[in-house]
Amino acid sequence: MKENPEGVPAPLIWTRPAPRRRHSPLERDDIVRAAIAVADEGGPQGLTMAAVAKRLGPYTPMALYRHVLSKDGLVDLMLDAVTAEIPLPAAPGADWRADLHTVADGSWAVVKRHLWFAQLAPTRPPLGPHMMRRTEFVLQVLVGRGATLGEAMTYAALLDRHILGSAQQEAEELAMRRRHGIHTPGQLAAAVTAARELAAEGGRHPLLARWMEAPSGPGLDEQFALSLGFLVDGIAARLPRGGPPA
Amino acid sequence: MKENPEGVPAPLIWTRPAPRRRHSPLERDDIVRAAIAVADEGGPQGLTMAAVAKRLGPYTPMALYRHVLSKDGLVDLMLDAVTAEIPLPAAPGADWRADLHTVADGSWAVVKRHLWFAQLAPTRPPLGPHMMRRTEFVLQVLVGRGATLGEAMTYAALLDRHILGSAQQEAEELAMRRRHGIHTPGQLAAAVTAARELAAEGGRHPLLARWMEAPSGPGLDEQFALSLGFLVDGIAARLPRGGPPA
DNA sequence: CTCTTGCGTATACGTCATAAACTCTACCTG
DNA sequence: CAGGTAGAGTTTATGACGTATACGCAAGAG
Repeated sequence: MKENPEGVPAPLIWTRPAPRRRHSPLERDDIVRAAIAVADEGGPQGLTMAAVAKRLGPYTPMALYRHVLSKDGLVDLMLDAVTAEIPLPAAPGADWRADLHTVADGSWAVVKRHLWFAQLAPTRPPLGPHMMRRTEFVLQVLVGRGATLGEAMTYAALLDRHILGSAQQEAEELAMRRRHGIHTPGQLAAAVTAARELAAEGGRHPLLARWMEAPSGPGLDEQFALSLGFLVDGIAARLPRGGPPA
Repeated sequence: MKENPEGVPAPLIWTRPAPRRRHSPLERDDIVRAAIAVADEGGPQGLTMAAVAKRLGPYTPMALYRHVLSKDGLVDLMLDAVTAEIPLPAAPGADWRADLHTVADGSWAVVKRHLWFAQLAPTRPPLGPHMMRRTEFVLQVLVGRGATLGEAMTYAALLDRHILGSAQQEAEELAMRRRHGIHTPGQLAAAVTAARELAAEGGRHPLLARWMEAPSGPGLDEQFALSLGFLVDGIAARLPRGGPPA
């Protein structure tokens, strides 16, 4: 990610013509797949040009640049490839709530498989073809029920914030575990204990301390469904009654 | 941020005893203030030990380590310092919705002043004293209305996701502007046009293309208030009627 | 059979965080 | 007051990491 105090804007990979390729053993798709695997295992921290190259076999990091333009370009391709995994109906159906839930739940499932997504997505413009297709679908659903385009975009953004926010929370928990080394369960306990003591310190934060002592409440999946429901209910209340205007 | 494949967990600055200091011209608070100013101007990208040191005057980057332990430690201190800016009632009042709105709106206002907050917060554990105090307040409000501790924590997390998610969206827009150089408004227009053309390409995404052509809908502040309302309404529906159990 | 064209490599540079060793000085102790 | 000591800030060095550049090579086109 080049800083850009006064220069040329860093080119987006989407504005590049698709590379004219001969048979090459290395293909853009292979690279993106490998990069996704690397990030799945090592998180955004582990996502390194060198790591991706190594995973692909006997390649140097520089070989990747021929195919993905830059690391940001690679990330853009990864984000779009993951978005492509989200199942999407061909067209909006009769039940708009079901359509929204399909997209949201599908996104949530996919994003949970690739937790780095939530951490990288907010750093890049959402201009990949699959990302745009997904947004377009949500817009179709909402505009089809009578929302204005501006409202539909608002609701789409609000749902995405919720999805990515939830994933980020899960990602942070995983990162914390990784930070302390998954390898020594004793150290994880020690870290948790330290945090607990911080919270308990001085008797401030009694509720927080009690919760850290014995975390309770629904799991993240349930939390996700719960607030998704809140949001969809809220949207429903603003949609014109009885479907789209004639 | 050290990778930690098998070693000692990176120590948190909160577990460190407060440094016993003599008069030194350089104080932890000065450093944190300077770092916040640097990040306000340059975003997370611009937040560099060297940049902070330079802003402080005739100091070398290494001088900071004496006071803030590591860059992660500095970030933790920055996050907590910004959290301290959020106005918080001393105790929950009679109107729990108003209390939640106070915290949420106050957080939103503060976070908008420091957009990097939304990008850095999800990468660090929320264990600073002011962060914990803020969470404790929200828990008090909700438990005071009859929520279980687990429910209260769920709702608190859900509200925070919304706040940080909204801020991240605004941060991304700013970052995009920065990427293309604020300095040349022509280039911003060019970038927007490029994105527009991507969306319009091939007649897929007609709605998205139309929106990018002429963005409409409420501003982010209104969007924030809107979905905050959705969420608080949802919470209200789950709270036991008529206040806390006797 | 050359000539172009694109692929992978080798090398090098700039930016960053940060470890290690050093210096200086203010204060404390005997 | 001599001498030690514990910070404070500096210097220097190291190791990731992204990526610019220049090169050699092979495969298809004429």
